[in-house]
Amino acid sequence: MTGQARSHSRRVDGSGPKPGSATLEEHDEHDEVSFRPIRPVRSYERIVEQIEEAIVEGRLREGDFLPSEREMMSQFSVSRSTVREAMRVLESSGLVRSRPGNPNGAEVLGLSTVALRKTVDRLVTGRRIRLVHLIHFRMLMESSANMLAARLRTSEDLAAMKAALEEMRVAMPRGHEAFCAADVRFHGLVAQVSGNALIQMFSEVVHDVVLGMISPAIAGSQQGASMMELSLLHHADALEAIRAKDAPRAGRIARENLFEHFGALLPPEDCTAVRLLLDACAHG
Amino acid sequence: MTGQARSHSRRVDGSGPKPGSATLEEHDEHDEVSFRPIRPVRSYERIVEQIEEAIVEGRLREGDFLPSEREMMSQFSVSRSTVREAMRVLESSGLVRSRPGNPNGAEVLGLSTVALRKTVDRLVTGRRIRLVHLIHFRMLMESSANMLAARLRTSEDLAAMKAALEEMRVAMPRGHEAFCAADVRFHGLVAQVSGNALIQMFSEVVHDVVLGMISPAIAGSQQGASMMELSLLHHADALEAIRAKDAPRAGRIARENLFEHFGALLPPEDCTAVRLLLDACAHG
DNA sequence: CGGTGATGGTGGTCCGGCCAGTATGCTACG
DNA sequence: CGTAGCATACTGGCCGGACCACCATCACCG
Repeated sequence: MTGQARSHSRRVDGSGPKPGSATLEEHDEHDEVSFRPIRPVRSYERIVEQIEEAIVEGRLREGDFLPSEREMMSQFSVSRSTVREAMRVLESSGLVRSRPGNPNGAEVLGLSTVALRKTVDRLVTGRRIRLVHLIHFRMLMESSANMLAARLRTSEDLAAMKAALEEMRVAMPRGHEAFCAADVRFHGLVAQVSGNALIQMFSEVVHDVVLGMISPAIAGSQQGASMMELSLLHHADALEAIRAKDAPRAGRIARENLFEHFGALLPPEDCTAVRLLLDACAHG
Repeated sequence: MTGQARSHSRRVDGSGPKPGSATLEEHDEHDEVSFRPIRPVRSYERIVEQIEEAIVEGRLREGDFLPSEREMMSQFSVSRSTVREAMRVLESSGLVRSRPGNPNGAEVLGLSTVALRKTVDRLVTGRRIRLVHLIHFRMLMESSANMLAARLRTSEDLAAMKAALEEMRVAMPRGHEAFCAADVRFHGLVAQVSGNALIQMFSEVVHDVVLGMISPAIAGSQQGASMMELSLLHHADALEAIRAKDAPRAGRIARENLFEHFGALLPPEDCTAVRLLLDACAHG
């Protein structure tokens, strides 16, 4: 029966020309039918598809457990190797985590951004993205998030953001790392209030990557304390703008604060480039 | 450095006091040493790390070929299953592609955005991101890209962009799909001229996702032709602003064009939300 | 009653094997 | 002499079985 399944899956991709999107063009027999290259369908991929679909559609939720590999191998009627390859893919996407010895099977983690994070990390270590680019991007994300938050915030949101700011304050004496963690939470909250999950996601990832980039430079330096003080003031400013529902100001504060915070870490030419961007935004 | 970054983000939730940045706190021996949870290192992961590092650092370039699985299994001194699991992970990140029967081994594809694309796709099909969010994001990306391109473009860049626009024109009679492909290329070029790889990447991915979302709605409708005409005019506008090095105008045009293009596809309340954003940008 | 060991199941890894596919070179035919 | 066709020697995809370290559970024992 495995043989059947295999030969079947081979035939799937042998499909003919696609008449679907041909409404605009004549079907002249002299015209090329524009075949597209076929990619063999591997059976582990179909397993990935099924499980991924179940997670995305919510049939499998965070905290649920997948069947054990040995049971899946009978449910999917494939070998364990194939199941395992599917698990590796799912795990590398952050959808699932499997621990050895766990009698429950692999745990479902839900949608995550670890793959996204890895992609950006690779680009950074590959020198294709420099700090300016990340800062510029954060300016776009956070100023937008702030503007949206200023428009959309409820009083509960405001209370939560105040609490997050307070957390940053109390985290300050616990060191730079704890402070950064609270900082990430604060921005995450603002992004969440903004209502745009895309901005929230990208913002968080890039924020994280930036911290990973500069933390070695910051760790040893003594400027940590004053920087945290300054950062706290900036965040309070932004929060005040959001409270007052002053969207333009909230956006501008986000950009200026980022510039003040990271300007010193940028090479001079990058610094001026970012400044140009700031001006451009002001006149956009 | 990925390792650094990862362990950094681990510590965030581990929450204990960090001796690393402990210039502010005493190192009391009664203090907890804040052990971190152990994650077993699986051998396939170390293979992934090695190959990934080689690709990121450029020792393996696009078009190169990895050794065959049977040879890797002796080089890494692991079994073939382990090698294969590593290959599955690398393949799901888009770093590598392996075809059955290829005597050269797996092909190196270089850094790619397929993982990113998949992540966003999942969020879209999981209803966590709606069309507004994508459009909003595209406004941010493309207006920024246009502004930067307007400042940084060389005359060669300008010529290339003109050529890309011309390609869109000639692709128009070949149907909506071909036109969209040329459209993506045009925007990709602008993003490339902007010099920010992060914007380029995210912009391209989201553009792609948007096309995937609306193409079923567009395919059948007959408004394709007029929309393409309009789109062509808009792109010509943007290009003219970039030619004139008028950054603010280039940015504004990008936002307005997106609004005009997709406004009709948005639910009314989302439409007004985006309009608010447009105004906010104008006064930011 | 609380610790403790056996136990059954789990994931991680290995092995050896079969199959379908492909690139290459050789052969046989035109 | 050139080319079409075939054999070959690889490749990756998949299988089934096996071993191990690990973990949760629970019956057993002090």
